Amino acid sequence: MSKNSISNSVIRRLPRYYRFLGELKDEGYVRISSRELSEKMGLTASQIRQDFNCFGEFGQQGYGYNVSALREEICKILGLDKLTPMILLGAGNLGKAIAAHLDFSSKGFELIGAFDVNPDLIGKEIGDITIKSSDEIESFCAEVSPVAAILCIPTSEAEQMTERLIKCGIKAFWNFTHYDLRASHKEAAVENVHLGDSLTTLSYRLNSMNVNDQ
Amino acid sequence: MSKNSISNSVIRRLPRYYRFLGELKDEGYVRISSRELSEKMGLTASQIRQDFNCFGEFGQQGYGYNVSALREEICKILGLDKLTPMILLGAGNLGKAIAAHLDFSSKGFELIGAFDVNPDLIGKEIGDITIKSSDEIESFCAEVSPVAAILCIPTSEAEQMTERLIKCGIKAFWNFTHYDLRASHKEAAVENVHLGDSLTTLSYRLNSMNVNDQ
DNA sequence: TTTACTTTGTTTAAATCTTGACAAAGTGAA
DNA sequence: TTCACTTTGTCAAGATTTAAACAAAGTAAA
Repeated sequence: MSKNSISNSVIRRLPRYYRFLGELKDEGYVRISSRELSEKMGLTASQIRQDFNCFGEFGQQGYGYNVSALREEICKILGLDKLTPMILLGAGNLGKAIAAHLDFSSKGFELIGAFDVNPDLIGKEIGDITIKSSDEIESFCAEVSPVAAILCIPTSEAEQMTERLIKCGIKAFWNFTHYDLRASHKEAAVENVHLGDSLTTLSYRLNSMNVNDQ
Repeated sequence: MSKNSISNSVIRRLPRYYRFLGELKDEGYVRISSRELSEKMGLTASQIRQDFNCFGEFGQQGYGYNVSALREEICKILGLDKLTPMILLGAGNLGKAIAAHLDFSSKGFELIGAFDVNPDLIGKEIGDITIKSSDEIESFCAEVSPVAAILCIPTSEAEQMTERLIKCGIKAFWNFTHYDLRASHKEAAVENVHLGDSLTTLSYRLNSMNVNDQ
């Protein structure tokens, strides 16, 4: 159990720690100090020790951290030691690509269904999943009880779909639409992606860089 | 010119302001106060006034902000009033989907080229762009001078490709690989997406929600 | 064992970000 | 014009996040 509530800043850094520890393990590292890890990751050693200490005392003075043990701990903290069943809503370009591109099982999820309203897509396959009609969402959920959902539908349909999925028992949303899921629906976990905003941010950075010449 | 250096927190909020102001304009709003906008966006009015004030005094006491004028200002601040030529590296599932799914021109970019090493993809089309061999990157850049790049290649090739593109004059990277572009290459603007980390974060949120029952 | 060194966990300080408060400026109706 | 009201821009307090500092604990070699 966590010492206190974990800040958002720490949570955002955890997946990166997990990735780096995996790489270190593969490279044969058995132990690592916060100082050495800080150099590899471009953080301060102090921050790393603070972050790890949110969850308990995993290190040992004069020694550092055991790479495998620490990685296993973070794995459990992130909930990656179990597979949460997940469905995809909207199997267009982006939905299909995300379903095909990502390794869900290493991120704690298992993709078990995909839905779309487009008759041209229904019946087609993504990996080993057959795209179903959105009409079947309720019956599918009643039968298989997925817990998480990816939203790759048009923004205009996002609010309605969210309500519908919450009624079906969905507890986590990975949201690629522009609909703002954060304020509403506190009963569910939400992660917004907003690719458009991300690209817009790049535009700002590029242009302000040119102006200030730094 | 900016009053001072703009904090990252503010920059991250700007695209969302821009989106909301666009919607308000479409709905016929001529003016809006920070209080009313704060209610719509789920922020504090104070934060909104602070944020807008980073760039100059756009409001008027007793009146509020002119929706169109403010939107235009943010448009300029974000650099959306010009189109930066951009190329796509890696035209696999994800690259293709991103190229097809996003409206680049409203985010300050224009996609003018796509490259891949896979012979099966070379020659195929994404929208009105023909996928070229990665061998042609240098000659293409010499001729057309793109300024921004989307990285949808395998992580293992990201470092090398980045070096190569910087030599070709690329000044902005939208990075979908896990390669860590932030520390290196300060001469270029970088925006990392890291979809895997985003999904991992969702796993944490879902699981800690269940544990704490809140 | 002793000694010199390493490194954590934690405390304290600094920096950053967010919120509350309010004077100054403007609106709009009488 | 006057007056009651609205709303900004800004200052200062509060909260959060990051970094520095260091005692306590352990390592490792003699």
